[in-house]
Amino acid sequence: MTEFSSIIQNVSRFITLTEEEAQLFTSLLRTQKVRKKQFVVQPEFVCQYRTYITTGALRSYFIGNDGQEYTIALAIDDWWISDFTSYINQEPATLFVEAMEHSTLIQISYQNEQALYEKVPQFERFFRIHSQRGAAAIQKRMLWSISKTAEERYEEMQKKYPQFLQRFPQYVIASYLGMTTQFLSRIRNRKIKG
Amino acid sequence: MTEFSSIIQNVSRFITLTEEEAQLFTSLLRTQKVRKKQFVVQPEFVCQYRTYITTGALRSYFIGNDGQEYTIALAIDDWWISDFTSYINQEPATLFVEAMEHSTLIQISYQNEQALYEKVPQFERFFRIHSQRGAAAIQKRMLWSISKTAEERYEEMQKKYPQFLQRFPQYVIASYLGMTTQFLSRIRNRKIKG
DNA sequence: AAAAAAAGTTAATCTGGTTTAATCGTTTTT
DNA sequence: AAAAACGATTAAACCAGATTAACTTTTTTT
Repeated sequence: MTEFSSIIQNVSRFITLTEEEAQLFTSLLRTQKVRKKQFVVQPEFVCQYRTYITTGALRSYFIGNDGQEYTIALAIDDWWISDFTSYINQEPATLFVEAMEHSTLIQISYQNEQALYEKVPQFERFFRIHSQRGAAAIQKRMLWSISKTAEERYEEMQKKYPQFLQRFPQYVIASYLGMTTQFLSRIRNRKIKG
Repeated sequence: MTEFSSIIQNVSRFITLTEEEAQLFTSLLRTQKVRKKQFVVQPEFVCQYRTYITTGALRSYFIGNDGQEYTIALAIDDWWISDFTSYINQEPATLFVEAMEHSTLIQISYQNEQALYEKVPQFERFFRIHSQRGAAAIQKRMLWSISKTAEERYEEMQKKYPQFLQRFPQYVIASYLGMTTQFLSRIRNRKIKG
């Protein structure tokens, strides 16, 4: 039972590791504590790490030319988050990744990830499956962001991720759902009154 | 110079294959000709193949509860297309994948892909990188679909994928860009007149 | 080559969601 | 404990893009 037990469990959903492999893996990781409102990734800087959340809550968002915030992803305990585009291409980020709570993170650097592939090739599989699922999730999200009304999107979130509604402030939820805080507020009110 | 030379080249952007490995790979593929308007994937049926387009043009789309078509992806020569969610989870598809031109395809079945991973583990890497890039592309697309106006989206497409504008009919372009054909028509006209 | 079907255009009307703005909690900072 | 900053609510005015509908052009079928 170490600080890494939860990430090992997360990885073990898709691949099986020997004791030595697991040790090799964790030797390439670093843990990080971040305080609420701290940034893990910022535009212009290259995203150096894949980030796994041991405990806490983070979000990624970008700021459009209009100055508006667009929340891309929400993530809590046992989820991964990054600006993957920046990370995989090792190019400057376009997103912010911000802690919404004091959080404990586990990170792997791009360099160490490449080394990991050499030493424990199984991780090619892990990150393949991980990326495939990520791609599927983003696509599903895009699908409903274009085909559903604001109210339907909110209902879907209530049903599918009720924890998120409690853990993130409403302006973040609104921005994740692609609507203004004012409109979200109206929907919530409409629903209470019937 | 075989029917498979273009897919081998495509794969070789990310991994290096020996002659034997390449042969093993192609032995697990099948080629397929489809006529315009034919479906390669249909809702309710499990998507059996990853599809690479040797020559031709396809699109994937789904039909919302409102009966509207939402185009998810456009793909031409040397691109991959599928309902990846259905394929990777081997669950019923939600998308149509339809040929927009007579096309020549190369496909790998789910079974054969699993066998390929055993025999040529490098493909774990190929499909990892492939999925990562796919995820990044979908995310980029979602980003601009939520943060740009209809006119900006059209301009971006003109700049980035001018070939697509010539190869796909306008109702497909409009649906890909998330607007009605009427509105796309208005934009095009507005731009010609200045 | 005619008929039918599919794709594209134009314009008036309408609407889901934004903008603006004012008010009222509720945290955070000092 | 006061002040400041932040977050949430409410309501009126507004707008980007949808809807409806009538028409033209192009493609496909017979």
